[in-house]
Amino acid sequence: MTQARCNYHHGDLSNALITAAAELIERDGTLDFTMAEAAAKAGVSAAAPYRHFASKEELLRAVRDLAFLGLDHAAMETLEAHEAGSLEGILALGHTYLAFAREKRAFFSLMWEDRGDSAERRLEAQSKYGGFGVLVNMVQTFCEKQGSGDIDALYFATQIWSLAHGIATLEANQMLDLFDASIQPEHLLDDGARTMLAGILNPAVGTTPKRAGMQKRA
Amino acid sequence: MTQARCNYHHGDLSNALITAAAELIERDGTLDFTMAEAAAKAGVSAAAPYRHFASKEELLRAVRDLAFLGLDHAAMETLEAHEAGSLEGILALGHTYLAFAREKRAFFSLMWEDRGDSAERRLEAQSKYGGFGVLVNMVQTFCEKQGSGDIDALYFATQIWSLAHGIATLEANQMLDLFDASIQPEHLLDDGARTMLAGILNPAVGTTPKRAGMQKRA
DNA sequence: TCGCCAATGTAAATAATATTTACATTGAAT
DNA sequence: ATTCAATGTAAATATTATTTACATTGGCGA
Repeated sequence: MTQARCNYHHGDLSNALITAAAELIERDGTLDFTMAEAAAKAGVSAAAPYRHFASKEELLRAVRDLAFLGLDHAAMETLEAHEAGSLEGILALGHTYLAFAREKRAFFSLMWEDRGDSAERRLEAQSKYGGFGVLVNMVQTFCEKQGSGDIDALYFATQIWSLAHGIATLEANQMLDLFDASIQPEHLLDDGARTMLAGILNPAVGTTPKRAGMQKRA
Repeated sequence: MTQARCNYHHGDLSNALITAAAELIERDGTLDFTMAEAAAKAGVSAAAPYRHFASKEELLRAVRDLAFLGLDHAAMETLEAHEAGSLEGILALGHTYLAFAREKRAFFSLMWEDRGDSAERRLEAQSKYGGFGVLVNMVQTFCEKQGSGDIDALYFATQIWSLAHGIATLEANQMLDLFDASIQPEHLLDDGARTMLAGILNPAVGTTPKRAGMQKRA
């Protein structure tokens, strides 16, 4: 059932192909492996993949889902390694994000490239993305601990995620050190996240006009 | 000289191809035009492009440069439309960035996709990217006006750019409204930028340990 | 148990493109 | 006027994705 001893019928080709593709991407650092390569790596003919994926695009979408799982996993690990709702934990989660982007470059960009998938496909993938939920919880707990439990953690987590994402992307494009080679991505993120969190707990006066939407919604 | 009346020699094929490619990208919203299409649009044979670009990748790199110019241009316009060093101007620049990402989706992603170009090529492209410089100046002037002229504007501009970039990217991937459809990209950015700027002028106490690198370098 | 079938594989086309090759044209400098 | 380097063209090539027509097989109902 698991591993057929005779060949012809592979038994789990779909997953084998996803894995093969992921390995080729990892090896080459690009997405331009060929279907034939992936098939060969899984031990089948070049046409076989099409019994499981309508196109290379679809295989790539499956690999992307795997990448999201990987990021989720890293987030969970980070979560468990730190005290709930600690500033330290939030920053560590950011570092995990930057490290993932750096170490799994090709996968990270695959995750955010436009693969023209259907709205349903996207929704499904998104609903599985738990990494962001981890951040939301951390921010929520952080605020509660600081006595500001009525803050809209989802909103601020989104802001912090955006910052982390931007830093990761710009770093990948060597744009962060455009005019200053000494800028450190993690420092930039730590610093920004701290400022944001401080801003939440202690809304700035003077410089800040309207601040609608900062409080938790009903 | 500009427009040869006889054909055969086009006169300015290189640019014509870049324009043709840009138009095809604009029209289809994707990068998968064919070299033959672009060539036809420029009125030449399918092989002609290779006298000017070694590969489709290289043509795409040229289009990317054009996209950067477009963003620069938008930034300049925004700069001129607002008072120097005003908070309003900084926020408007952010809106320009988000609008560009939204309206020139395909170009925006082309700008940040890995096209595997050489370090020199990238340096050259980067050095031309003036949009970021506009932001740096705005932040610098803003700080001076607020009496904090010794702040490292480059550092904080990078932080704000990162935030804007992350928001733009996540929005393009429909990730911003993952759990809350009411989140508005521009609001998120305005809010974050305000918090950051407030944080600069009035460094938070209590929540913020080490803050190395926040002051202007010597 | 036997025979059928849907699922899954295979080898051999197809098709779409990028890219190369061998040859043509042309404007400009000598 | 001649020649050459640059620039074009048409006709290969090469590489892949994808399809087609046929093969194998495991499981399921009779």
